[in-house]
Amino acid sequence: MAKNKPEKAELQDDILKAALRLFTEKGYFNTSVADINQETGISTGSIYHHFHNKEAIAKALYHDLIDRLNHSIDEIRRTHKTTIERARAVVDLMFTLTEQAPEVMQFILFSRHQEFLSDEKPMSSAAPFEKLCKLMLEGMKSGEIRRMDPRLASACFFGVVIRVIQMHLDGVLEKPLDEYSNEVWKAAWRTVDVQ
Amino acid sequence: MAKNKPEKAELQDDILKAALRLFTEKGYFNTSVADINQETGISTGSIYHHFHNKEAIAKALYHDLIDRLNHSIDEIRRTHKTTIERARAVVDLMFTLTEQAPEVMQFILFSRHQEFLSDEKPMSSAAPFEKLCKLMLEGMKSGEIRRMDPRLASACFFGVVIRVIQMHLDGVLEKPLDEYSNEVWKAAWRTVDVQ
DNA sequence: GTCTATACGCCGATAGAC
DNA sequence: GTCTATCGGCGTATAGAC
Repeated sequence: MAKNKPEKAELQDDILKAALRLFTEKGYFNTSVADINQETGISTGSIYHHFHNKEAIAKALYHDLIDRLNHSIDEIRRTHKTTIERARAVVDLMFTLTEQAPEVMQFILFSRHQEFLSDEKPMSSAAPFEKLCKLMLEGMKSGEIRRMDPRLASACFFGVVIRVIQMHLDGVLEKPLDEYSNEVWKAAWRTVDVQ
Repeated sequence: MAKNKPEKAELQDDILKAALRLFTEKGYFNTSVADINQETGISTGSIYHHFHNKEAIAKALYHDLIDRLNHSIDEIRRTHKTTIERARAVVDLMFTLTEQAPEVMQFILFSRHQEFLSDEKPMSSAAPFEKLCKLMLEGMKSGEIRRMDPRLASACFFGVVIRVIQMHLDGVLEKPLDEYSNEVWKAAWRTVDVQ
C-alpha cells in the first residue's frame, strides 16, 4: 500500500502535510486551495494535477492516517499478549502520537469528516476503532475484562483517554501529557477491570 | 436573561430551531441561509433582519444552549448535596437530553464551534465544564473523590459519558441509551472513586 | 417587518502556454 | 508536470418595494 517512489510522491506529500496543518488549524472549510498554494508554494494548477479536487486531498490524508494507526495497533497486538499490556500500549501510543504529531490526532479524532468526506462512516465505526473493540472482546474472553457490550467497554476505556487528549490539545491541561499517562491509564482501566 | 416577549421572538425561535437541525445534520458550512429559508419558509431578508449574519445565528444558538445547560447544572447542584448524587444526576441529565433533544447535545458537544464562531473558547473551558470541574473539586475536599488535578478528574469522568453519547449519536450502540445508564455511570465513577 | 430581486466577492476548478 | 490566467457558480449580504 505504501508507494516506493519518493521522487514522484514528493509534491503530493508536501501538499498533504500543508493541508493537514491548515485543516487542523483553521478547519477544512476555512482552508482554500489558495491557502495550500501559499503554504507550499505549489501552484493551484499543480495541486489539481495531483488531486482531483479539494475533497480528494482530505480523503487521501484521512486514509493515510487511518492506515498508519491501523498498522500501529496491529503491531501492538503482535508484540503484546495480554489485554492489559495491549491496552496500556495503546494508551502510550496515543499519548506519544499526540505529543509528537498533535495535528495527526486532532485530524483523526476531532475533525468532523462526515461534513466534508462524502460517504464516510463515523469514526466510531472506522477500522482502528473496530480493532480496539476486538481487543476488548478478547479481554473479556480471557477474563481480564468485565463482561459487557464490547462497544460499550471500548467507549468507556477510550472515552477517558480521548477526552484527556482533547483537553490537552485545547490547552486546558497545564502539564505535559506524559505526566498524566499513568494516572489516566489507571483511571481508564478501572472502567473495564473485573471487579 | 430569558426574554419574555413570546410574540416577538417567534420568528427568531423558528430560525434558531431550523438552524440547529440543519447545522447538526449537515454542518454549519454545508448549511446556507437559503437552506434555512427553505426549511422555515422565512425569507432571506427577514432572516437577516433578525440576525446580523449567519454567524450570529450560530452564536445565539450556542449561548442559548450553553445557558440552559448551565442552568440545569446549577439546579442539580442545588437539589443534591453529595458529589456522588450530583454526578449521578448530571449523567442522567446528559442521557435524557441526548434522547429527547439529540441535536442539542450534538451541537453543544460535537460541533467545532471555533471553526465558525470567532473568538470563542474551546468547549472544554466553557462555563458548564468549569462548573463540572468544581463539582469534582468539592468531591475531593469531602473525601468522595480521589485527590487529583480536578480538570483531569473531570476529563476522566465525563470522558466516559461523552464518548458513550457520541457512539450513541453515531448509531454505533444498538440499545437505547438509558439501558446503558447504570453501567456507564458505574464505569465513570470508578475513574474518580477513592480506592 | 417581511418580502423579491439582485449585487458582488470568494473559491473551486479548468484552459492552455511553457 | 508546473505554471498563470480566468471562468462559473454559489452563497452571503443588501436594496428597496410593500
